[in-house]
Amino acid sequence: MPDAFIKKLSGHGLLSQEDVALLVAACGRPNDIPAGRDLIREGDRPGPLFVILEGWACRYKLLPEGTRQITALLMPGDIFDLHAFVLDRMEHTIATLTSARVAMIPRERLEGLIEARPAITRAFLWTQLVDEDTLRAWLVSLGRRDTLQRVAHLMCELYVRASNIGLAKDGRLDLPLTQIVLGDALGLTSVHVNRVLRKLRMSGIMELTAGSLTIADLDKLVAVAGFDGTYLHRRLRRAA
Amino acid sequence: MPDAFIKKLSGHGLLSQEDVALLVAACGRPNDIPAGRDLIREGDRPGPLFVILEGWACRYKLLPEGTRQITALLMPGDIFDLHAFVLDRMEHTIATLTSARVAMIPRERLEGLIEARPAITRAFLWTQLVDEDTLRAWLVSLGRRDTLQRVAHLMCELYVRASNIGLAKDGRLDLPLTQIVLGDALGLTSVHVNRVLRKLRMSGIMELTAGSLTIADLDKLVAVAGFDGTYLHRRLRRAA
DNA sequence: CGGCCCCTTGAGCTGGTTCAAGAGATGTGG
DNA sequence: CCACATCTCTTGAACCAGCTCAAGGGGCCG
Repeated sequence: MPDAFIKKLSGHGLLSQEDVALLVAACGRPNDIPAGRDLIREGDRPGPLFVILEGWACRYKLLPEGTRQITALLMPGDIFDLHAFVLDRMEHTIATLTSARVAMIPRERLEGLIEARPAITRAFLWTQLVDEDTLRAWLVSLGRRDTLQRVAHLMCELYVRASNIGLAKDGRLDLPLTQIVLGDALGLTSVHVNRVLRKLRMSGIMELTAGSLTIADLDKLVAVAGFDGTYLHRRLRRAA
Repeated sequence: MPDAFIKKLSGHGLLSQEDVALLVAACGRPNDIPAGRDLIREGDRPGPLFVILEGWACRYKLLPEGTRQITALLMPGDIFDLHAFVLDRMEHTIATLTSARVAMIPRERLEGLIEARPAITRAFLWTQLVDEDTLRAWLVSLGRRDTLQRVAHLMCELYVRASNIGLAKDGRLDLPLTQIVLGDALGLTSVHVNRVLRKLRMSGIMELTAGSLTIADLDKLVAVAGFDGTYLHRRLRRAA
């Protein structure tokens, strides 16, 4: 059932089938959550570990001026929040962007697994480090890429990540994110996101309409973005 | 000798004196390294763990256009790179910004420690998570703060971090970073960094000259920055 | 049917960049 | 010990990428 989760976990080859089975078993019954719901709030004491099984979520921080910055987009298979283990307070909020199905692994259960299964510890460290590399790639985008490169780069990233869990192929991907959300992730206004998307559409590179991304020319998109996906530490799979 | 390192490690109260002693013992003889030297290069296979004992370094990524984005500023006591454990390739370069003294913990040695000492594993995970929160704070700055807030925010962060390892007090801190480096960290041009610093100086909030930061009015600086240092997971200590 | 989002586009503005030039500072070699 | 090269800091002037403000249209839900 939690297909993407398993794909994600086993994709890096760090876990045995047994480990994966243990993890899946540790998840309680999944919760169905509507769009726009906060799962964890800034200032909360860390709780269980969450796994997204379906749908999209994001990690964000609200500023006093009322603007917001999204610091991560989470898709099926993504895990949060390991912080639970060590830190005292959450520094950010996590919310669903679409309706989503989310599983939780209770903290005690997880600690048990980690103690008993070094491979699982290692796999968590791995995802943690990959997430961090992703975060750094975003920082580079916001700091040094213009908005065309920036949008293109994010689309490349999302396409690769979705491909890895079997949610994208042949240049197509369901991407139910509003331009407002994209703007908050990219440090732009939604107005400008709209203009950039138009430019990409006009030049026949890709099109994002009605919650669906269609990449007409992946090579060109990669070139525009200056995308080098090694930070995701996964090959881009050929269409399965 | 590696004073800041010990302060950093024991500061969060996760390690016993014994653990700290083990870690210090694991460091080989420190290396003295001149300014502007790469310690780890993008694409390298991960090697030992580094600890900065003196001086400043940074993590950065070079773009094809020749611009660079610094993704972390490293000061004494800071550790890198845990990536060694799990990832195959380094995604970025680490270089000294000033002459620096750096210790290394060989990989095998570290693995041994981690196996034998759960508290050490936990402490490393802690630093890892704090670094990640810091990275997110930077992302928020680049995405949603104007340049005045951005510069002020970074100064607040550096001041708190330096205070925690005993390198700053009474609003003073040695900060031997060029405006070019600051620009690369903040996603700005050095020209604009210069103008922002002038504005902060003119308004009597802080002054950065000749490698030395003097904060005249910390409250005002914090207010301008919208700084909330909880992401560093340390109280700001009163001057010791 | 009405209200609420979101998308889309236009027009004008502005924060930060680019380009340029001079002034210290520091280091190096003759 | 001076001459020269290199690097950073500083400031001015012009430009432009992305923002703000505004308005209209479409889709979806109650």
